[in-house]
This record gives sequence, structure tokens and C-alpha cells, in this order.
Amino acid sequence: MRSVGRDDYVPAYLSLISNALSWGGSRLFLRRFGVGINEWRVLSAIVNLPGSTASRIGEELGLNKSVVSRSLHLLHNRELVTVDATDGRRALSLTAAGHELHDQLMAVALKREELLLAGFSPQERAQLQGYLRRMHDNIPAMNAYDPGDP
Amino acid sequence: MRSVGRDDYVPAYLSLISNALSWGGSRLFLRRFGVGINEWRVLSAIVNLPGSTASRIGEELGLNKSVVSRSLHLLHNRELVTVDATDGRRALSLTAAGHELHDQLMAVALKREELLLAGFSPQERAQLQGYLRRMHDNIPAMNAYDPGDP
DNA sequence: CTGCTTCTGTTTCAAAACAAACTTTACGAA
DNA sequence: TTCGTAAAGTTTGTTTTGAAACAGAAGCAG
Repeated sequence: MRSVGRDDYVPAYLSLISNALSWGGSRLFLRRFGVGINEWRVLSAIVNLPGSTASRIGEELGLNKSVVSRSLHLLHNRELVTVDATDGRRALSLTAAGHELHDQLMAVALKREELLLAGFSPQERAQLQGYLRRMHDNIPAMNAYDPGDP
Repeated sequence: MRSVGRDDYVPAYLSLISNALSWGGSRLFLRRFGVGINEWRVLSAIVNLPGSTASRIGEELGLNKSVVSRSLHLLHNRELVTVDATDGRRALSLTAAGHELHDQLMAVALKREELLLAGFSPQERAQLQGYLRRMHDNIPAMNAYDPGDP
């Protein structure tokens, strides 16, 4: 019997789009700004969650904590983030140079998003964002699923 | 001046969802079927594009050709795919065992998709698929973009 | 304070990914 | 056929990843 293939399988599309997105972003950001895609993501997470900790950022971005640790060291060495260690817990924030780089990167990132969503009306964009949020909310239940041994 | 963060940035959501998807899928498929996520993707691409070549599959999945090459060797060693080398060019297809494994994996994959889309009406699913297809079509233009040196 | 537990971040090490070099096969022209 | 060129696939060497081990500090009980 013939297996049935589906070309509208949602996870495959998501993986394809996401890979193309970070592949292209990596190359562009590295070439133009000397920053890897992980550093860019961490930078942007700090802006969205100012004063937060490294583990919070990893959780937010779905990145491994060793990746976050390494990215933070890089960003700190380039004096783009400050580690506000008044106590033991670390509160992260951007330096002036960090904000400047972030703004430059953000401009390019928004342009790329605009190209990705070319032809989408404002209503469609809002709908898409809603769908993405709902899928995101469904992830824990999905990953909790495990069929019995086959 | 303060940088502005956006929590509805589409690429970030896509990356987050896609990572969670393949992370969970990897663990589950490896544990239950002894197959890595790449092997599963290649298997499923062969079903969708029967008789195609390794490079065509890599292109379709957005995977590096060395990854495809290794996955194909693995699948071939386990006698899940046949390399129909009548001529030089390789036409790939699944063995009976390959189809059987594919069907089992597909059942789990569809269940996971169902959980991901829990709460989506049929209309919403169709809309989502349309949006994904349109984003996918926009990718070449997006990755062609390159701002002048800053 | 001392010892115990918990939480955060770092490092290590093995596995995986990527790019580039290399090999092989096909195709076209002379 | 025999070159020369192009395309497909494999291998190699380096970089990156991620899970687990580790180290350091904070909070808490006694």
C-alpha cells in the first residue's frame, strides 16, 4: 500500500520558513554587523525584558543556556551589554553602544519582516500573529504527547 | 533614547515554534523509532517526491547536502530506501519497510500537528496554510535584500 | 554561624552542522 | 572516442551545539 504524502503539513512549512529566515539573517547580520544571529536575539531579548537574568532570556528565546552564556560573554566583551551585579543575581541591560547596534539591527530585521509579509493586509497580519500565538500556546501540550511503545 | 521592542515580531515567533517543534520531535522519534529528525524528514520528502535525487531533496527541505548524504546512507543501510541506479543519476524510493516506518511516523506526526493546531477551525487552518505558503514564496525576495554598507 | 538545599551561570566533551575540497559521473564538442 | 566542463555526491576539517557535570552564591533551618 502506498504511503500518503501531504504538502500542506504545517510543521514542515514552519521548519522550512524558520530555517531560511535564520540562514539568511545569519549571513546578513554577520557580514554587515559582525554579530551572529544568537547575539542579535539575545540583544533584542534584553531590550524587551530589561533587567532580566540570563536564564530568563534563554527561556524566552528557547535557547540553550550555554548558548546564552556564550552570547552574553561575546556581547559583554564588545561592551554592548552591562552586567549590573549589585548583588549576586545579574540584571542585564544594554550600553549606549548596545542600544545603537540594536537600533541598526532592528531596522534591518523589520525590513526583512516586511519583505516576508509582502502582500499581507493589516488584517491578515493581525490574524497571522494570532495564529502564531495560539500555536505557541499549544506547544507544551504537543510536546507532552507520547504514544505508548509501538 | 530608548530602543523599542516588539513582542509580535513574526520571525521570532516562527523561530520559537519551529525550534520547539523539532526539539520535541527529535526526542520522540528517536526514543520511539530510533530515527533522527533528519532521517524522518528525508523519508517523508522521498514519499512526496518519489524518484527524485538527493540534491532535489536537500533543496526541498532546506538541508545541507552533507546532511542529506548521511541521512540517505543511514536509511539505505537500514534498508528503508532503495537507490535505483539504473543510470548514474540516482532515483530514490522507499522499500516496503520504509513505507511501513513512514506510515508509523506519519501517524505520530499528524497527531502532533493536530495538537499544535488544537482549537483551530477548518477555515482557520486553511487560512494559516495559505499564509505559510505566501511567506514561503516571499523568502527569496527577503533573502536577496541587503542594505548598503552602514 | 554551620550545614543543607536550591538556583544561576560556566565549562566540558561528544555529537551535529556547515563549508569547502575532493571524487565521481554525465554531457558536449571536436 | 577523448578531452574539457559541469553537475552530483562524498568526505574532511573546523565550528557550533547541547546535555550533563561542575562551581559559586543565596536562602533557610537549626
